[in-house]
Amino acid sequence: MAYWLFKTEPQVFGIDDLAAIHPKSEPWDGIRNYQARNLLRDQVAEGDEVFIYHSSCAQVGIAGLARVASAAYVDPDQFDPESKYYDPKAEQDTPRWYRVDVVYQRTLDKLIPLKLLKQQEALVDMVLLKQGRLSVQPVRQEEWDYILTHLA
DNA sequence: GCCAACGTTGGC
DNA sequence: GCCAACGTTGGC
Repeated sequence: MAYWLFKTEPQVFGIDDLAAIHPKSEPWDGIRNYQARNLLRDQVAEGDEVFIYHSSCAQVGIAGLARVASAAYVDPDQFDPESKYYDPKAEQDTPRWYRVDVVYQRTLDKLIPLKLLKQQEALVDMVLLKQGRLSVQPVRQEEWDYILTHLA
């Protein structure tokens, strides 16, 4: 079992939206970055645990927990000219983009701010702090445990 | 294959 | 809204 951090803009779809549809799962769509795509397609597995991270908003940080509810599958939006995620270069037999489904697990009592994460000596190697722009990123077991034990 | 131009992400 | 980081595109 592995741990991940998924970014989302809460004004578009945040932890509250995920909670509202629980116990239904939500397709985590719109991943259009190759590094994130490769992680999704090749490494994210059903049952993995996920930090839901709110970005581009007033309160930036880890807002809650979710669980991966499906292995990666082809994101149909890439073939839909009406979709904002349409990719004219994607072919049916050689899809470019994938997505997984996630299901709500819980909302943290208090969002863990990015600022607080940055202050932790134990977290200096977190992908989030080293490579800010990746929208699907691995979290090491010890980072996961540290965050939930000391910061949540 | 290099690299400049350009576009996007995302914190502030 | 600004700007740094960085991914992608396209000319050569």
